[in-house]
Amino acid sequence: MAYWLFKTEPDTFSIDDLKALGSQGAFWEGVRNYQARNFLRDQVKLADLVFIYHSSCKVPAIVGIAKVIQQAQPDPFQFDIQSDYFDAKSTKENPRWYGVTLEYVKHLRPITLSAIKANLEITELALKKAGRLSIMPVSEREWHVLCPN
DNA sequence: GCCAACGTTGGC
DNA sequence: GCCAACGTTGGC
Repeated sequence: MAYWLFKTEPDTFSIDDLKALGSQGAFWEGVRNYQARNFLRDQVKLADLVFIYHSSCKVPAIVGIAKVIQQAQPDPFQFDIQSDYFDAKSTKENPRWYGVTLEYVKHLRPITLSAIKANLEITELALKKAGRLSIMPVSEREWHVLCPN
């Protein structure tokens, strides 16, 4: 089992929105970055655990945990000409973009970006560098540093 | 709202 | 295939 961190803008889709969907979970659509896509398509597996991180908001922070309940599927919005996520270069035979489905697990007391940056135990997490990656791996060790239970 | 960092696009 | 221009992300 692997660990991940997914970013979301809470004004668009927050952990509370995820919680409200209950056991049906939420399809994580709209990832349009190749590195993030590769993680989603190739490495994110059923039952992996995911930190939900709120970005572009007052206090950027890890706010809770979700789990993967369905592995990668083509993101249907890439075929929807009405959607902001439409991609004219993607075909059904060879889709470019994928998403997974997440189910809410629990809230955490927010682990703020400033606390993560200040934590000397955290050295690998891509969030620490000024990266803009929206899906990133978290090592098992660093997961447990951030979330001791 | 500003702007630095970085990914993507497109001309050559 | 290089790289400048451009667009987007996301912290502050």
